[in-house]
Amino acid sequence: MNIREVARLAKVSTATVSRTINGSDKVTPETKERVQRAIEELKFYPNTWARALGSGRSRLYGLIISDITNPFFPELVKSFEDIAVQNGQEVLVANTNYDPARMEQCVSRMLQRKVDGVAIMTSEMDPRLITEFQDRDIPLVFLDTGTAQKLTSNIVVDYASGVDAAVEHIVGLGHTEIAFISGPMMLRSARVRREAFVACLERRGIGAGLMEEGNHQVDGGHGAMERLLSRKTRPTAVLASNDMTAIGALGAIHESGLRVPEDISIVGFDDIQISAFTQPALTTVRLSRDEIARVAFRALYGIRQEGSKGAEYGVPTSLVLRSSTGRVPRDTTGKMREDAGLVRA
Amino acid sequence: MNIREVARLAKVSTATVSRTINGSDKVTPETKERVQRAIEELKFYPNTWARALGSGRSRLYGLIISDITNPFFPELVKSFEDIAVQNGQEVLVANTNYDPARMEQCVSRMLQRKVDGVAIMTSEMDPRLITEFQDRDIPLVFLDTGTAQKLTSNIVVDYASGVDAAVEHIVGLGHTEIAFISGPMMLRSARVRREAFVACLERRGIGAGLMEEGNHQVDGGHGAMERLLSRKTRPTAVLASNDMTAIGALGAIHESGLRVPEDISIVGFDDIQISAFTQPALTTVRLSRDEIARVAFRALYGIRQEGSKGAEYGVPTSLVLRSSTGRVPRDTTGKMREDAGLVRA
DNA sequence: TGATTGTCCGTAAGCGTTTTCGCCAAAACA
DNA sequence: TGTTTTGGCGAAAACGCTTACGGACAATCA
Repeated sequence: MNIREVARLAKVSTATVSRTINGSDKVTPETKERVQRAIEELKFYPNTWARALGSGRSRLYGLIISDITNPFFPELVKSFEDIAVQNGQEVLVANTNYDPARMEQCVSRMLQRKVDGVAIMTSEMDPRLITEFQDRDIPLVFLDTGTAQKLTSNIVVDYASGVDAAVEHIVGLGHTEIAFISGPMMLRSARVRREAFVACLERRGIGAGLMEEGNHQVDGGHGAMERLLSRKTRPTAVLASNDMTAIGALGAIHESGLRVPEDISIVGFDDIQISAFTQPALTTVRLSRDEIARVAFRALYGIRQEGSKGAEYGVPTSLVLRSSTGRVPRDTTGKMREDAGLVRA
Repeated sequence: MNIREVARLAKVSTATVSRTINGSDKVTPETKERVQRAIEELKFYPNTWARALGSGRSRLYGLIISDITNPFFPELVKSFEDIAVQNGQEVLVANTNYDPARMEQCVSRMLQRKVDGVAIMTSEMDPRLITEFQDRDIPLVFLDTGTAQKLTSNIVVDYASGVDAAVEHIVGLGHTEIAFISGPMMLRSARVRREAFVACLERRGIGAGLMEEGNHQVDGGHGAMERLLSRKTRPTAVLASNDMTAIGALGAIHESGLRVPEDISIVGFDDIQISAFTQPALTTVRLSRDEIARVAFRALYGIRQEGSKGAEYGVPTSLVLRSSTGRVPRDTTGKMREDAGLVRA
């Protein structure tokens, strides 16, 4: 079943069939109609590869992420796919599993599939691989890591305003002992979030906050929170570098016999789906994956379509208030902790 | 950059280049070596579509799921991709968003991309669309919905044994008032799970359990649990049709002032990632997505590779014990509920 | 030594599209 | 009526690969 059979049935040339499929050029409505009927009658689906071979465009866009299993990504993937499909394009998703070797493999796969553009949403990225794309004039877009050039764009998330809103909220509730559980410091996005927090406290003249390092996973948040709880001065509010970390912290607090938000307030970051369903529901800084996906696709597709250039795109963050934050407890010393422990025992 | 340039540099014919790329046939090690060097020197990446056009095989497999945002799927996608890539194949993921129209679109996309096989992991599926694949001799594999035929396989999950293990566990803890929150009854998998539960109780001579219908989402579980709590005879243990439902139930119980597992035990189904991190961690029936993905890919790839036939594949379920289940409370009447409420008030 | 076999490799014909020309007929003009 | 313009369409050459076929050559056999 190919374009020739359609042409034969419609009594036109293959060129005309191709033209009506591509909706382009000048084809008489009647001819177009005739061809359409033939296509439907034969249940003809044009072979995308052959189309790509002929036209030099694959209508395929690569989306490289660290790990689809990380709750941050599914929404991103979904939104990206949605908008791509809306524009008649396809998406090739690839997981690097945080592994540089896999990343190299992903790049190779993209190159072989001759994608029309790649969105790179991982933190780790060998610059050598980037040039591999750029040498072939393949548009790129990065999330927070990269710089706008000819055909490559960069999305910069406004972490600062989100962190600022969170701190303002916390401070407004009377908290002064505020801690931060960061992500792994080797990640740029983790560093940026942390720096935003430090800068924010400084700006407000609040002493440097307590710091612990997590790993952007639940277990890291759990461990970091345990360390925070064992300090002489316990924080009354904790900001986490992402929601997974916050969930881990929630668990650690729960196990220690303290309550959220009565004893300690928690703020997350990202607003992943489950954050609305934890006990208590997590107050968090929302980073719209939908927005990121939209911008990323536009950056890639627009370059091809409208011949635009690589650019920087900002995406905002916003505070989502739920139940994990509350007024600072009157007694903020370690004493209360013992009480709480006794109550449970 | 194409195979011809490689051939020129290596001073061989394009056929020889093709042969060494495909690792096949008889090519002298020296020639092969020479070609390899040329490929690396030119950073040549063979054009997959042209390969597909020439060979009639795309090395692409479709994976149709309902919604990547549903926590059940990401692991499935990841495992499927992993094993596909290990075998030198690619995966095209498509979301139907539970929408028949989108499903039709997905099918069309798969057909245009000339995938070598499709794994259909959605519940809703128009039989008319299935034949679209079968007419073109494209291997198919279904999850729990479908029947083995020429080139189409079916994976059947052993829900019964999982439910059985859960009920045995619960009964072993002394519970006799056991409720079940089902999924939407229009879903086959939801019906099967429910039937397994009913049959299991019957087999054990325990009276028909309390039933509520959820929607496999958190809010459905929440609502269903509220209804269960307002009954005259409150259950002491609740099985949920999936983990999302169980998480909703957890929330509702928490809000009512009761505790899990002291007052009510909860068992989920699926063992999605977050279930290990809820408060308390969820006892649940594990359904290995990894296993499903592995079997599904084999079913598709094996048919092509070893010329096998469509078949039925079973995958087991197993009980994961965590903290949401405990011994039946001594006083199981509504009285305790008031107490608990008072304590909280 | 001539015939036979087998190995390695090149030639060239596809695969299913797109797209550049250029042709033809009809419309517009003189 | 003859000439130019135009719009719709067909012929055919790509696109980059795979693969059937066959040729050249060396090794083996009678």
